[in-house]
Amino acid sequence: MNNKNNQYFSKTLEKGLIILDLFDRDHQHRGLTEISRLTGINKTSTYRFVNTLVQLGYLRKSVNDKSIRLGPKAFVLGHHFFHGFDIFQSVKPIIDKTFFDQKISIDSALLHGHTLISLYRREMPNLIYFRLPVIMDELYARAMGKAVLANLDPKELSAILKNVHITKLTPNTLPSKQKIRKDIELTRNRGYSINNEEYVEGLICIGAPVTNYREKTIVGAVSLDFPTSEYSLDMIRKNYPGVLTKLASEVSEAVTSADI
Amino acid sequence: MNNKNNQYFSKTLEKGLIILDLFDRDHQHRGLTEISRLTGINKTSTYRFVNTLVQLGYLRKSVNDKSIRLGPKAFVLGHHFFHGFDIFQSVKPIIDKTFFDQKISIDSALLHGHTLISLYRREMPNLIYFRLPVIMDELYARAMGKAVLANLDPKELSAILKNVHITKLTPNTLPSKQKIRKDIELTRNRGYSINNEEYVEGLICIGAPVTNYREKTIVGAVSLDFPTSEYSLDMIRKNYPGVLTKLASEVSEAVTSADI
DNA sequence: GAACGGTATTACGAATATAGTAATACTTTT
DNA sequence: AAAAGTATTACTATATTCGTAATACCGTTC
Repeated sequence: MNNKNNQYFSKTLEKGLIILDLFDRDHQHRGLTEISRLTGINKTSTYRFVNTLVQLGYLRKSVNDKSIRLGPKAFVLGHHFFHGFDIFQSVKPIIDKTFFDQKISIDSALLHGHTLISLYRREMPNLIYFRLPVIMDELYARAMGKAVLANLDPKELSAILKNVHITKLTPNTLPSKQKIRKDIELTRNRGYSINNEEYVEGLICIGAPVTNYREKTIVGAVSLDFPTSEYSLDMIRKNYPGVLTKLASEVSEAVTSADI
Repeated sequence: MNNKNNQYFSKTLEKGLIILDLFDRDHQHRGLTEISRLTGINKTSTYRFVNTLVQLGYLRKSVNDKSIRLGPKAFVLGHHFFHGFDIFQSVKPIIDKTFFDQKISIDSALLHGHTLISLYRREMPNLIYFRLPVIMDELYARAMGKAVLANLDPKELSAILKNVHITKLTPNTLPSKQKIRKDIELTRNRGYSINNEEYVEGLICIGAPVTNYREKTIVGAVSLDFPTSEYSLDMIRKNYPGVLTKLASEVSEAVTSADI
């Protein structure tokens, strides 16, 4: 918080970005008052920022109802951010290769603060469909999340667990912090994490952390995802941990040299 | 310009976005001085903005050489902008359908100021590969560009042509403004535009404008793209104008109701 | 068609964030 | 070890933003 109060932090820019951040697939248009309310920015300032963003083409305003949507410039920026993200560029080919070699679904994510950010994903056609969120809070319910948690240092782990609010996503979702801690213990000993239909029914995943070798910090995770219709947990445990750890170490190499 | 000087325009936000806009596939990292020079923002302010963007996670700074790259938050924003852009969402299924029905490569773009912004594209495997730019200035050398130019009102057309700097991309690229005007005339009479290997060798495209029916303005274009190895101009002219104009009118419907 | 409730937009003085110069710290090169 | 480059910090005048409040606009209801 201290950081944000100093002279070398631009509150104005922060507010503008908070406004842009309100728009996504589930919120394709919003009103001015709504934006003001959601961001806590007063109406005049909201008006100024929205006006600015509209003039620059990042947002556009309906002539009829004045509702606000993303503009073409935002679309361009989206493209650029996607293709200009070096970590994505260096991790993608590794995952593609493993995908073609092994013919299994693969997911990857970056740790940012206390959330996982979806990085790149390849899916086999057999995988049940579920719309993956870009930002993931429920670390405790996913293979990648548990892989990260199990390898964080105890202080950080406690900090995350303290703020956790458990949502029972499936019958198998770990129901308490105690169970989560126990599972994390198991994960640590096992060397990789297991998500046995805890996030979506019909889906078993195993996950491993991605490490910045130079800084010795956990920066993300990868997972292999299997439909229960074709794979059993036993099969997976017998055949895939090797693939997973190899993938994790290759990705770790890549992000280490990307200077994450 | 007047607009940008009033009280309801935030110069600070504009500058922050100009900085973010410097990062793309071809510019994955930049230095502070470089950013300051490119944007014309003085070094202290550049420092403040970059610092802000780093703290918010939109940029990240290498510990070693202090070089600046996109951060995870930018990647998320990219995702959101891409999937939250309603025009993309409404145009995509139309193009997908035509693609499956006709088995030909299709491209679409939005007009923003004097440039075309790549919206959505489907390619047949037979198409020669060329990396498409997200932003396109060379309207005169592409089917979509000429389709737009031919349907703009004369004043706007002249404004665009005045600033045009012709680059001879292939032997067939229209070499002068006079030839461009003549071709635009032909395009208008014909009802659709033809790009006969003027942009890339081996590629013939036909294009038609996308119109906002309510506002009666040109808002973009669509094109059908054919490799010369399998299609001749004659074949294309005989068989595909109908497909093209149908597609264009469907897309126009969609963007009209999207209230572009 | 007047009044109402909601939203967006404008006006303006007070509050404060930013600009810009210049000095310092830190790196890399020679 | 000096030089040339880059990044970071200090400091105050100035321009920008804040925030209240007034006004305009739009659609709905009575």
